[in-house]
Amino acid sequence: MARLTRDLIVSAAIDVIDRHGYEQFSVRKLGEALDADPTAIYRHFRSRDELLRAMGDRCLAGVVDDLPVASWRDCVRELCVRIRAANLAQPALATLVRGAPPRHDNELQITETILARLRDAGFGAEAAAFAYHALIELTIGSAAIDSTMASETMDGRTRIYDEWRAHYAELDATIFPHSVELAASLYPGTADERFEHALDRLLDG
Amino acid sequence: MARLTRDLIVSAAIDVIDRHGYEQFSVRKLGEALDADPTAIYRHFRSRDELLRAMGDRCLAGVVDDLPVASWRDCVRELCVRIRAANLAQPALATLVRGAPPRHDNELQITETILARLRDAGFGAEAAAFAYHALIELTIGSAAIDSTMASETMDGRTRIYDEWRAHYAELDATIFPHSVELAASLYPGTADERFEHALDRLLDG
DNA sequence: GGCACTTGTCAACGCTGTTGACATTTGGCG
DNA sequence: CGCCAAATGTCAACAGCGTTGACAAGTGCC
Repeated sequence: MARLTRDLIVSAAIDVIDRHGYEQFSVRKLGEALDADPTAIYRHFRSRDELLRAMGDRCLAGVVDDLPVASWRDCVRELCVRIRAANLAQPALATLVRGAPPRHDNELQITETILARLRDAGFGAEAAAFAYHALIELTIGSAAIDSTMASETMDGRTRIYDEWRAHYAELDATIFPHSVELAASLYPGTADERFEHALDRLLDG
Repeated sequence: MARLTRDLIVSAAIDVIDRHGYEQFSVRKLGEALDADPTAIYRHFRSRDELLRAMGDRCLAGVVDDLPVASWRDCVRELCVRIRAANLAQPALATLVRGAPPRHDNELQITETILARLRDAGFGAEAAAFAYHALIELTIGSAAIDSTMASETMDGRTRIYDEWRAHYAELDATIFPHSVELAASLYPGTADERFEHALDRLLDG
């Protein structure tokens, strides 16, 4: 028999999420996508949670490959952008991986790469450690905030952003004068651009 | 009638989470805690999601009170520190709040306050919007990362950090040279200090 | 062939969020 | 007061969920 394997299931599961969104994901839908009985999945994963963790691991693969050999700043910047992208690809799964006790290989490689570039750039031990934590926190934070929008299409995002700006613009100007005034300026550009802007300011500091 | 109000429901719901954990929370359990029919909640909240968001906003109550009237930088800094502390106090609910843009009372006041201080400091419309997003992303990100540790005691945290440092120190030095070298420097000080350091560097930028 | 083992299938359990119909209480108004 | 409308509470029910246990079908090995 052996039609199903862990890798096959993980691929199909990520495919389901990509197509129908994370909230729509369920073991039953996954079974349908695999054209197999939903409970067959439990022959390969102890629980839905274990499957989700495996999906999270899959998403982190390849983040440190082929980084530009340019300046330390460009390299670290690119790495942070990729980490955020990987987190955004599967937001709920990324949080699961982050909380897991055993630190995974990909995570270790990311840490090593960032530290190496910072040290090469002349950062001292303390300074490199602080900079590393600051970069990771901003990166993960940006991903966490933007994760809700990640499942939307491009048109859907701009539409939602427009709704938010409209909502801000319609607030009581006597209570929220600055929010009303700056409503049109909020959520400027894409979320990616906002993150990279923040990242640049942090790298400035 | 009117036994139930939004505030009453939110309080009871947070109480349920505090006592039994976030995963155990359900509309039916909440109804039981309120000694009322679970579906009565739907007379006050359109959906479970709306209730959860209201619970998240409740946790942010009072963060803008009595802010120092010092420089814009100190004021914004203090506000970010408080937001992070509020998020860490209820790690489960923090996940819900960070997903959506601020549309609730407390969230709106936070946004307004930050924008006001930035504008007073001479930031242009675009610059203020970008700075606002950068600050929030770092703050929420730090809270997201540290939330797993928030439930630990002070001793427990230092012990876990020590374990992590030991784990890094025992890595293969040929593969992770910088991680091994900087193992003792990682996770410097408390999580609060790390966040405030990052915040200062971002404010520098 | 026969046996052990893995894997797929099916029905079922208890749980979930949510809805619509119905009953009850409340508040305003003559 | 009585009356009506709105708001709120109650109940049964729906569709869906993750998961389990019993059973069937296929696979590899002696």
